Amino acid sequence: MAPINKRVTLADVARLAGVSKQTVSRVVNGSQAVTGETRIRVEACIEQLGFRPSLLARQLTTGRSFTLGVVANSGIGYLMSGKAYMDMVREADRMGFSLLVKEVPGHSLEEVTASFDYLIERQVEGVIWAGPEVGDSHAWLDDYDPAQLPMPMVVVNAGLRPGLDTVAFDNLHAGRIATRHLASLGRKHIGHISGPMDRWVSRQRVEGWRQELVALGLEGVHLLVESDWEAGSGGPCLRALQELCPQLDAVFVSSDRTAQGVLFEAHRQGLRVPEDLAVMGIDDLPEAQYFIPPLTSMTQDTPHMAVVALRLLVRRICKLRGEPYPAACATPEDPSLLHTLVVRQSTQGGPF
Amino acid sequence: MAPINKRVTLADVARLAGVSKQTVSRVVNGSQAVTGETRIRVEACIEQLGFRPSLLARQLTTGRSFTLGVVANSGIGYLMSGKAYMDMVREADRMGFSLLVKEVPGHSLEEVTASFDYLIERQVEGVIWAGPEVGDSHAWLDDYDPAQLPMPMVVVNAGLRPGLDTVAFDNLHAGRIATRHLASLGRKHIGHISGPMDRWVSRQRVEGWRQELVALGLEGVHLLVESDWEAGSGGPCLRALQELCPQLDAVFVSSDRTAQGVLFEAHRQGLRVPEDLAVMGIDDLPEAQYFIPPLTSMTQDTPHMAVVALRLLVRRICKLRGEPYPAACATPEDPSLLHTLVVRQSTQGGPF
DNA sequence: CTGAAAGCGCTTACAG
DNA sequence: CTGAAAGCGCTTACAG
Repeated sequence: MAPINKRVTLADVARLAGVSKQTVSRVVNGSQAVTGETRIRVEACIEQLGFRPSLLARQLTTGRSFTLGVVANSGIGYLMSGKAYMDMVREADRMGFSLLVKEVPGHSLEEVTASFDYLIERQVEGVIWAGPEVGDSHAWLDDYDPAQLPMPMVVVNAGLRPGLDTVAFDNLHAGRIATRHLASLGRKHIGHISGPMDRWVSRQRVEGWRQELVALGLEGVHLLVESDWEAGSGGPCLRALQELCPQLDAVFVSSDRTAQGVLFEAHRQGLRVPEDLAVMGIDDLPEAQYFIPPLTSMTQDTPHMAVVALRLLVRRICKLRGEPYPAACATPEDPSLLHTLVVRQSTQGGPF
Repeated sequence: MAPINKRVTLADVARLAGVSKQTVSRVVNGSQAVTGETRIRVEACIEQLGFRPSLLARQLTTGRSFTLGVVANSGIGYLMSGKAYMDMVREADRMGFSLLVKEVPGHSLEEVTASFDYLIERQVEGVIWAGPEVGDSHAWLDDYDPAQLPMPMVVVNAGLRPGLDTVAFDNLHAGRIATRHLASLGRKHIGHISGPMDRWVSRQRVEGWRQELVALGLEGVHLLVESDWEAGSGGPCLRALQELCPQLDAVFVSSDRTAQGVLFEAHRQGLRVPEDLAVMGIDDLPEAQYFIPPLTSMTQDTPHMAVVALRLLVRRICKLRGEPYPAACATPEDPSLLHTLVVRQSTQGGPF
């Protein structure tokens, strides 16, 4: 490796090879318009000098940064799980882009604007808005004309807004499927432990649960308690539901972690799961099948969501520039993603 | 926001304000050498035009990128957990740096070199090598003279190498603490379910367990089984240990997830934990206190490790340039991090 | 305090 | 196939 502070430039290579800078440039960029002989000589000099082109310089001249901005909240980086993040990095790499992550501390217009300034200064070619929709966190979007943004943007896991590209799970659908499953087991008093109610995701799931109860002619739309999505709230939430309805025989929990807390509390109370109480979650964590008893859940492939958003963004960028799509995002994908039910002993019963 | 493809430049502002480009530059960079009057006029023009300086151009002239490279493996991005990653992004931001993540698919010298080329092309000012040490994944480091690298580098959670900055947990110490805890409860047959044995982290913990057994005069250094760190291997590993030693009365498990699988298997077998079998893990996941029974574990603050590594790297960069350290990394920190024991019912017993 | 000149390391037309 | 010129959007000395 070259010693510090001795960047080798195109000019150095050109001098050594006895050619002009743009000939070297052509070799580096694999242009056809170079004699085999010249190419070989230049390549030898590149090797000898350990030349590596400065992408900064290239980016300045071409006007492209090949960088994408990912904006995430400070709070919960659910999307930024190790796997989801590495999947995005890998996929972006395949399509020739780097990822730049920006954390936005809050949701005031000033903070949002500051984040955009940060990304614009760094010339990102597109933005993925990956912060969860909390309260009015996405309100600023309603006032923004997306066409006025200096670059394309894709919003992840938030409510749909006209004219805005959004990739999200159909959480209302998830709520309906979960509730239908519990009802299909003959349960009559199906409570719901929601996520934080200032979350779009949580409200959608609540709405799905409610709609399905109504559709099935079941009572119990008042059997709703709010969790913080952590395991610790499982116990208190279960007890709250039991107070609302002593005959409670099923709980649809909005996260596997909280469901684990519910199972813990049920065990403490000496309740049999699922005989006395059926429990199900959402997320299908890898550990869910080792809960006691193994947890019925719904898979939610957030890494896939992230990658779909990324591909959509690159499509938008290419379209804008009139360029062909990279192979990785050649075919359009459905921006509405579905959860899949995974039935285990916590609702279905049986040995394990 | 400015419409697409209409980047406003310094020159535009200068023209509108009727001053030279470097005056605008001075205003943007907060140089003192500008009359209040001029400054105000220029600022108005900046506002009016929506000017945002191009960091690319600035970086090219100043020779600085204010970007740090983070290299991670494709396999397990343990360091890249949502929280660890966001903590790094935030801390880097505070010190004025952006983070660029590069995934290295394998560990051949070619792949490592390609990753460095990638980072050098993008002019990162320093590198955090964050891939876990697996097999000979870090062997290339032994042949590298760190002084020859074009930028400073900090290695995370790997074995120490002379002349190389490394920030890591003292996993040997963790193994000793865990084993001592189980022995202190009077357990005589303390098995260990290790992580994958090609991992440096795993081998260190095994060594700590072994050393402590010897120090305490306990038998059982053969009671060793290897897991894949997932919950699924808990059952098979426990059964394997039981075959090796029917009197097995304690297991030190190298991850909470696998420990959950062990608890699951113990429950299946009708074993009482901890009366028949004491179980403890490492990681202290937030859910560990809701395992049945609540799991004794050891905290391991990986986000903190990541941040310590980041600060050390920035120190190295500043030192190299003869610049003062940012406040965030002004005081040196210990690169050797310790786990903390958290005792719960899975070893100590009692109600929950 | 302010400006004209040169340059950072590339690439893009345009000639030969 | 190859090269001389101009420029990307800034900043760094150097003059006034």
